[in-house]
Amino acid sequence: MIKELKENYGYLFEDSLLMEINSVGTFKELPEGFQLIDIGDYIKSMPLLVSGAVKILREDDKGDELLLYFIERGDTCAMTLSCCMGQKKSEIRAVAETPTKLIMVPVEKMSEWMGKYKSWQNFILQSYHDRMTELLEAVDAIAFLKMDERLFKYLKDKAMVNHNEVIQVTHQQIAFDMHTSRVVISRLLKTLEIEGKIELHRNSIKILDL
Amino acid sequence: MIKELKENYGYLFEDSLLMEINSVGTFKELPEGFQLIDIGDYIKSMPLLVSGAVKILREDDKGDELLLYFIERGDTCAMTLSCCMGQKKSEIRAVAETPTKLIMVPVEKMSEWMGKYKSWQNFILQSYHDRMTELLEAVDAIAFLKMDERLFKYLKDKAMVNHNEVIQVTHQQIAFDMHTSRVVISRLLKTLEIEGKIELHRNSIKILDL
DNA sequence: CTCAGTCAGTAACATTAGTTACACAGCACT
DNA sequence: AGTGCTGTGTAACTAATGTTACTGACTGAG
Repeated sequence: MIKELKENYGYLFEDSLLMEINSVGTFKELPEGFQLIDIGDYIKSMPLLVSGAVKILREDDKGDELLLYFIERGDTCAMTLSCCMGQKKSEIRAVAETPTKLIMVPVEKMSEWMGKYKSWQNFILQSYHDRMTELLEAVDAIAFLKMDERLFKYLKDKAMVNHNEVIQVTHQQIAFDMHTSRVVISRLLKTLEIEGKIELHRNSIKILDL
Repeated sequence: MIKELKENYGYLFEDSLLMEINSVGTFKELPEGFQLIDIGDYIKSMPLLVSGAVKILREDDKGDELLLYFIERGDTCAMTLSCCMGQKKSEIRAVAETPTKLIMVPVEKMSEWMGKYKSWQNFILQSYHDRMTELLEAVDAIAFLKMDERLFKYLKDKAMVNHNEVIQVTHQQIAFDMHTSRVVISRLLKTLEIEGKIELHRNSIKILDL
């Protein structure tokens, strides 16, 4: 695990902190689609992403979902942080978007290291800021963009975290993530294809205009 | 200023921290409508609210606005925090919703106190969590609610921070905050009145069903 | 190959929200 | 009272999004 730590967090943390993480953290590999956190869960440990990507979703009472943003290598889940702190329930759901490797750190350590390591403190605050910024971007997309623009942004974001201009996804799955209906997505995708921005295939979409 | 501090933050911070805040902070009174922070501003000090309320707005490139949430007594602006840290520009606009009293603290202190006072650390993290939660609520409203529900929620929230079931506002102002058009708001307000949930007057609305 | 299940395309329609245009009411000022 | 400005009500229309219903194409299991 120490190898992964140095590679992904070596530039952020001093050796002593890396050693601490190494001694209390547990390394995990998640398959695609694995659900790390559900809404209402109490969080006992926080994830440090080593590789892969995790998507963060919001859900309302009626079970309608909405994709908020992705978390990647070098990130952590800020929601998790605050949830641990106050022993609060998670407000979001986290699902592995791709096969993902991460290190789980017990929450008690988070607070302890805050006082002990300046670099950890910066990491946590920076993480909060990044997540906040991504949330604002999500708000922008929902509030200011029309469906076709949102859809294209979604496709590009998804291609980005998958490091591949071809994404494996069905229209129905997109509809879930964007909280709309499959028919709407099919319609708009077809338009995007006619505009030459994407290529449609069964179970996959190629983004041309990345 | 020490009186305001003790009243509003005494239960949070130990005396030594209160004294520090007192010695480096400046007390300010803002009139309604005063703009504390604009998008793109570099932040040099962070606000601790003593009384009143501040509304936090998001704006896109085309100048379209959207109300995100309100900040009240005992709160601070988490966006400010993260902006100071990284010397980044503000992503949001902050405008006094009511006449507001607050204490401005230089940003260098924020970081210094993080290591020095556990209570300050908790306050900052709690603040991030609260703001995150409010942002999520805003997302919920935009993504999952229909206009009429969003409007009624807006009216109730506004009545709440104004401590008054009668709010002074024009249809046009609501339209700005909710990023829609005046005609749409007028139409929906009329429906809400017919449903017996509100009473419409020139320049003011009374919320009956609080 | 056949069958069942999943996935995608499309039409027709319903609903919601945004736009344009105009009438008129309330209020301040003269 | 007359003038002008701001705020509100409403109709008629357009545009965007959501819904229902049906078609056929593709795929994997047997």
